[in-house]
Amino acid sequence: MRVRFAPSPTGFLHIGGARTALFNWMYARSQNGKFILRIEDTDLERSKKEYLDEILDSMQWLGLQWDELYKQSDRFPIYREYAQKLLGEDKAYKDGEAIILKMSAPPIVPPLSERRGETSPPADLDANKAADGGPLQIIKWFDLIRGEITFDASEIKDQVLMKSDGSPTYSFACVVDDALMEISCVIRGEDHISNTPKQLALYHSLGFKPPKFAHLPLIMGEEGGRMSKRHGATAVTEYRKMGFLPEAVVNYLMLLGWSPGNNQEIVKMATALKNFSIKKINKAGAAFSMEKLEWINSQYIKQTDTAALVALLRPLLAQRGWADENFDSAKLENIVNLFKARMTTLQDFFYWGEFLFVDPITIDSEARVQYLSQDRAKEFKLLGERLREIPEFNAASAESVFRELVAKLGIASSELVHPVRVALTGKSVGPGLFETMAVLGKDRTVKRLSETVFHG
RNA sequence: GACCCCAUCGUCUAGCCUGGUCAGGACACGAGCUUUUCAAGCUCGCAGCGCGGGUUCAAAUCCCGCUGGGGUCACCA
Repeated sequence: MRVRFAPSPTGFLHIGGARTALFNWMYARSQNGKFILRIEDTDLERSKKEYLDEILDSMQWLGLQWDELYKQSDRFPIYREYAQKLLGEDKAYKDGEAIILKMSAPPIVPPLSERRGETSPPADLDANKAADGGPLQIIKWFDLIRGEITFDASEIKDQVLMKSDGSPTYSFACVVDDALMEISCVIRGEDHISNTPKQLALYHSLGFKPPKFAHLPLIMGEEGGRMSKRHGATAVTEYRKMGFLPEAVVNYLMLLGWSPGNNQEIVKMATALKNFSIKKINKAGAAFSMEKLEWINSQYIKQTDTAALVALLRPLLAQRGWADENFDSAKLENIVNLFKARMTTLQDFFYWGEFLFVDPITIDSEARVQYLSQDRAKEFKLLGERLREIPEFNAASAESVFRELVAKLGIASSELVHPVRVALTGKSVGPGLFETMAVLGKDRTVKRLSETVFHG
């Protein structure tokens, strides 16, 4: 069993392409087959090395490792050879330098494959008569996802095989390669359905046995239309930059048009592979939902080891100049644990954690107005003094000192909790105050309390 | 426009093949619990078979039509 993903390096890998790649990859991995990556760079003008690099990089980031890699630009002599063969057999003709397939050449034999155990009876071309009694040639195939799809062969025009510049056209290179690479099932986007009858005609003319076909529904934008850059990110690399984990992106993508069937949303890849079946892929297009992706990502962050998150965060921390490679791992883990439950993406860490890396802190203006307007200098001073004397500074000891003071002053704890949080973190919301103090450390906590300025 | 494909809560989906379980789950949304805040977590709730015809004792499920959505109509891939 062999499948392929065939991107064209005329742009980066977008989220729809990633899903096509994912389904191919999952099918191969679940069937013990081979996953081939074929770069369709026949358009010399538009293909760019930087796009190729970005595609390969995105694939690797997503964990979609390929077993074989081909570039069509390395295979031009092969396409030329087959075009010559068709020319020699009078199945194609020349128009200037271009080589064109005669579509008057069929009979076309409809390829058939199976779905849910049932086999369509082989179509008898002679039996297909048009209303006027003339022959009606039908091209049809049994799509693994959609069932039988039928086209009228007479509507298909002669096709260019080799362009005037000597490069092959998409369909020609695609058919030659899928045949020579012994692809057993072509899994691709629905936008290729109307290419399929042309390609089937090509298989026939070349004397190749066609593969099975499975046409995936398309991913649509949040508002239902075509997915576009205007309405959110389309490139896989953008999701990486936004702080999504590849496992979460993959998990979300597989749920778009497919379901493991047991009411599970967070799916381990091993489970997904065990339950994977092309037949269970949906026929209808699915709207992309950033919100659900974010929820899945937050779930993955929660279940990822803190040490692993630290490893992912370190380079980003270094990039910002917040912490170099010498920054203590245990400390970093404590910090990550403080925010883990409230991170939707990796990037959220920098929003929540800023006060731990940047000095002096920036105090949110609204938080200042709301909590630092009333003068609490006296209480802050007392609190600072008492915290300073704690021999073993941690969340529990800080809390008991805090509670004692509040009781002694006869004020509600919330009257002091909120101003202190703003003083320490610059924000009016965040993790528990005493956990925050513990992670900040005694010295910085005391220092920030003493340096707080109140505006009345 | 022509051709092709598709249609279950706002969204992603289970159920459809092999008609008969209050149409199940998740995101989002709402309420409550928890609580020093905001999240997280837990509990509960809101919400759907596009419409019209058939077939049948019985239709989300099978058939037809309509409507709606999507895709393709290149010497781009």
